[in-house]
Amino acid sequence: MQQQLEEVISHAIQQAIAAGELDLSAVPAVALERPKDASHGDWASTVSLRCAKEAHQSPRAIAEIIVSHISLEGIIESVDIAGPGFINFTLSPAAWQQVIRQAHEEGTSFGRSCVNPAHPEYRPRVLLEYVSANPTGPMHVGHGRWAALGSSLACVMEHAGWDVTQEFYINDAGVQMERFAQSIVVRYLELCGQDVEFPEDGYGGAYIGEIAQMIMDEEGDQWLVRPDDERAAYFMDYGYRIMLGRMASVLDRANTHFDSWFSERTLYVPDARGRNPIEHTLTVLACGGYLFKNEGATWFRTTDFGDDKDRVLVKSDGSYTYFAPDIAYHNDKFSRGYDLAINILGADHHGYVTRLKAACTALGYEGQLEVLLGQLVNLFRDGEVVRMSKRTGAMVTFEELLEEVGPDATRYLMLARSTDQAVDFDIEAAKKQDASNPVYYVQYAHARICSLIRKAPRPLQEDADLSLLVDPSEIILAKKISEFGGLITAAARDYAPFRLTHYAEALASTFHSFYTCCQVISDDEALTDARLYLVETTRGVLQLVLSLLGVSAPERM
RNA sequence: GCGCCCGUGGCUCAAAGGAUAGAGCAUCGGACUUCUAAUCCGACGGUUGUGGGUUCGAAUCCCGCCGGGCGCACCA
Repeated sequence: MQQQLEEVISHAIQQAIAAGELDLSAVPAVALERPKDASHGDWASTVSLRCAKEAHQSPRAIAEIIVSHISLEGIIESVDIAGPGFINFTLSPAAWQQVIRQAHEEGTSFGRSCVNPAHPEYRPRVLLEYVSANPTGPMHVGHGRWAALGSSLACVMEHAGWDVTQEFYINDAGVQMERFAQSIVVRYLELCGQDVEFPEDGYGGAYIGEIAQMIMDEEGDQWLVRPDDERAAYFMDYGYRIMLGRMASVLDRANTHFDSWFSERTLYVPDARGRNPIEHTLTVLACGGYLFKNEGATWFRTTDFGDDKDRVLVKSDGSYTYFAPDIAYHNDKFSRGYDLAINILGADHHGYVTRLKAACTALGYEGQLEVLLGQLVNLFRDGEVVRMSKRTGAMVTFEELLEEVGPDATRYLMLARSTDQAVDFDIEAAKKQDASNPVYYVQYAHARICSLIRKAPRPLQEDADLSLLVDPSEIILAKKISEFGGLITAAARDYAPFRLTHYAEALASTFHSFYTCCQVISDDEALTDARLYLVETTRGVLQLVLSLLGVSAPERM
């Protein structure tokens, strides 16, 4: 619909230029937008305001020239010039009927688009990496936000024409894994009745003790007398499997599903020539002249790329910093042929972004890494701050939050805010199943429609006469449905799935209004068919939006 | 000190540089003998933190302040 309008306008401008009425060297962008105020029509163009200077005429005069070349036909009902020079278009009822029919017929494909209109067949590949929580501890609620955001963004981008891969990077290679293993060992030894001191930098959470208990239950105290290194290796692997499995199941419950899990360990595995990917990546950087030695350490000159200081890759003791394998990991991502890599990180990692982008640029992938920084999640319970402390063990894990609040409300509330905005998540407020909780408002609209459809006197008539839908509340509902395509494009372009929550609420609201104004099932058979068609279409769009958000669409509430 | 993010009705948030800054919650007043009242309709509520600048036009872009969050490792 937008496209049709754009063509009409640019065609009119073209004619005006050809007729010598407009002094422009080229046809400018038509700058279509949807006016906030309904009295300004359905679409508005600001093109005459934008090109006034170049054309040396007043915006209103330009608008009048353009409008004189527009013929009223098809979906355009009327054109007006308003204010300083806006060109306002009002679409005909036929246009809205067309939208309703299209939305219904396209079903879950409604609103699909392509990334580049010039090449509609090409689906650029994007690797979306998110969560990537350490396997040494449970996920916190912040990870929950990235899980919701990442999986929803994946759906949205997929819908907007991207070929999306969702990946979880497992930090399973650093010294934290040894600390993790040692922590389990100590808890195990305690279970064996040994008096051992818990390591200062160990993991104090109760889950460590649980893992130790599981080993004890399965294998008894046989590990008491085994060699330290053998025991540590076994416990590390055992705990790792438990944590990873738990993580996957929690994410699954949160409706977050990864296509691949990338293990940091694989970056340490040598190839046929005895060199591992990290060494290989370091060589690439060295060949580019980006590395230097200082005081026994190998540095990456990230200041060449705007960083405020250079960064160590290989410490003076020969071990890698976290950064080194991470660069190798990103090199691996791009070597897999992705056009774009997106990382979702917490705002507490923003200092890391410059150097990571520097690395990608140095590796020859300038501009192909996009980092989404999400502000953090503050937990509350009845207005009281819940502190998240790993040390005291008093923190609320993502798993506990899901358990208490439920996946739908948790996901929805995590998604309902721009990533630039910190989320204040009140557990008690999230549990309320009333009007103050937007997720239920939207779901209720869906359930209400399902109830209507159950009560329908006969099945949906594909050829229902939609021209009977003339009530203002019906038109408003159709218009809201027509906004869906633009919403998807914008949400994908701005990496902003939170817009879907606003849309879902607006769509639910227009439906509820319509429901109050119009009796759907009545003695008028033709009108009933038309309204059921509208209602079923609305249901489909609601379900689609909710599925993109990863939230369920219940049939009864 | 430096860097990133945020300051919008009492509260939580919207608003590709566009027209009279919009929703929800809360408060107040209305609407169920009819398809789900987890709903609807209405009212109240604003100098967009502040001072400049850019232009036809600024909550939005630029600069300076004020206030809040986060980060500035040979940690991961």
